[in-house]
Amino acid sequence: MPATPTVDLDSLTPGARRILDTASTLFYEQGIHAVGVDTIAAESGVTKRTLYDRFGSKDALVAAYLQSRDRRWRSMIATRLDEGGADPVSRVLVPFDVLPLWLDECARGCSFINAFGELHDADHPGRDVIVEEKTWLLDHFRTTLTHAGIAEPEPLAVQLLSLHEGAIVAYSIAGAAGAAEAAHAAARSLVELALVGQGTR
Amino acid sequence: MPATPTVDLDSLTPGARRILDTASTLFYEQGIHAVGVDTIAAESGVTKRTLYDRFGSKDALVAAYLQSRDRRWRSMIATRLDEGGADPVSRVLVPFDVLPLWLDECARGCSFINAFGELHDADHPGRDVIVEEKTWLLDHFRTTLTHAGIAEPEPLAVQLLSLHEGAIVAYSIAGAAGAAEAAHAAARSLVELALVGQGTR
DNA sequence: CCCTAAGTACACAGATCTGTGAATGCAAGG
DNA sequence: CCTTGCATTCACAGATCTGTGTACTTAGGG
Repeated sequence: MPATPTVDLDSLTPGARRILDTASTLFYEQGIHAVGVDTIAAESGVTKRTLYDRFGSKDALVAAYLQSRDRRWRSMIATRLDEGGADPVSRVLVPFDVLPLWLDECARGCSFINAFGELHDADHPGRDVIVEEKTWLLDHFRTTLTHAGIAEPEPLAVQLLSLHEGAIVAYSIAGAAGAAEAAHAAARSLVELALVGQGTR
Repeated sequence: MPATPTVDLDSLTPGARRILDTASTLFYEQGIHAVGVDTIAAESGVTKRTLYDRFGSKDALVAAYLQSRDRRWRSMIATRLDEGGADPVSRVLVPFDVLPLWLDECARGCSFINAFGELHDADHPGRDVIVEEKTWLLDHFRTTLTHAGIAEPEPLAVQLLSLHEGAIVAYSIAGAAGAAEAAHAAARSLVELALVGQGTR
C-alpha cells in the first residue's frame, strides 16, 4: 500500500535535513538493507524518535533519499539545458556532458540501480522514483532526438540510455576510468550516423 | 579476511544443489540482505544445519551463487565462440548475440550489478566474482577487437561494455523491450565505424 | 560389519532489526 | 501567557538475523 505520506523535501527541519543527509551517504555506500535506523539516528546526532516523527518509516526515508538524489541529478541537467545553446544535437547529449561530474559521486555505482536491486516489493514507495528516473532520461532522449530531426527516435533513444547507464557500471565495477568520455563520444557518433543515414540534414 | 574456503560447484551434494538453486532464485528476486538463511533452508526442504555444514556461512553461499551464475553466462558465450565462424567482427559481438537470451533471466536486472550494490565490504568473497565478471567481458572486447584489426581498442571496448551493461538496465528498469537488439545494432555500428575510420581494412 | 558422508531434529545464544509509548525540555510566535 | 513544533530520553515490544551444539538416522562402500 502506498499509504506512505511522502515527505516534502523543501520544508525539512534541521534534524530531518541531517537525517536525510546521513541516510543518503550510508544507504549509498553500504546498501539500504545493510543500514539500520539506529545507525542513521546515531550518526545524525538525533534520536530514533525524531527520525520516525519526521519520516514515518524507514521505507519513507528510503523514498526521500531517492527523491532528493533524483532531484539533484535532474537539476544538473536542467541547468545545462537552460543555459546551453540551441543546437539540437548538443541538447540531446546534455546528460553525457553532466556524466563525468556525476560519476564523481558514483564510485559505488548508480544509486537507483542499486536500490532497484534491493527493493523487490513492487509497492515500495521508492520503486516509482527509480523507474521514473530512468524513464525520464529515456524520454529526454526521445524528445530531443525528435527535435533534432530523427524520424524514428525509439531505438536510438534506447541506445543512448544504455550507453549512459552502462557507463556508470563500466566505471564503478570494471574500473573503466574514461567511461564517461567514451560513452559521450559513442553517443555523438550514433546520433550523427542516424542523421546522415536518414538523408541530407 | 577471505578465510572462506570456496565451495566446489562441481561436487555438490543433492542437498547443497537444492540450497544453491533456491538461494539463487531468492537472492536474485528479492536481494541478498532481504533473504535469510532460515528461508533458504526451509524453501530447499533442508535444515539450517545442513546449509551451514555445506557452505560454512551465508557469505560463502552468496559467493557460490555469484560464481554459478557467472559460470553459466560465460559458458553461453564460450559455446558460441567455439561453434561460431571465424569472422573477427562477429566474434567481438558474440556477447550481444547471447544478450536477448540472457535478458530472459534479467527481469530484476543484472545479478552482479545488484550484488555489487549490496556488498559494500571490500573483503566479501563475492566482490571478486562480480568485478571479474565485468572485467572479463571488457577483456573479451579488447582482445577480439585487436584481432579484428582495431589498433587502439580501449575506448571502443569500454563503449561496448557500456552498451552491454546498460541494455540490461534499460530493459529491466526502463522497460525498453528491444534493448538487446538496439544495443547489438549500436555495437555493430561502432565497430564498423572504427574500422572504416582507421583506414581501409 | 563397521565406517563415513549426508542429512534430520531441535533448542538456543546473542545480536540486531523496525517501530512505539509516554513524559519532558525548550524556543518562537500569536 | 500559552500553544505549537521540534527534539530528547529511555524503556520496551516483537520479530528476525546469523550461527552453533548435541544427538540421532540412514544409506553405501570397503
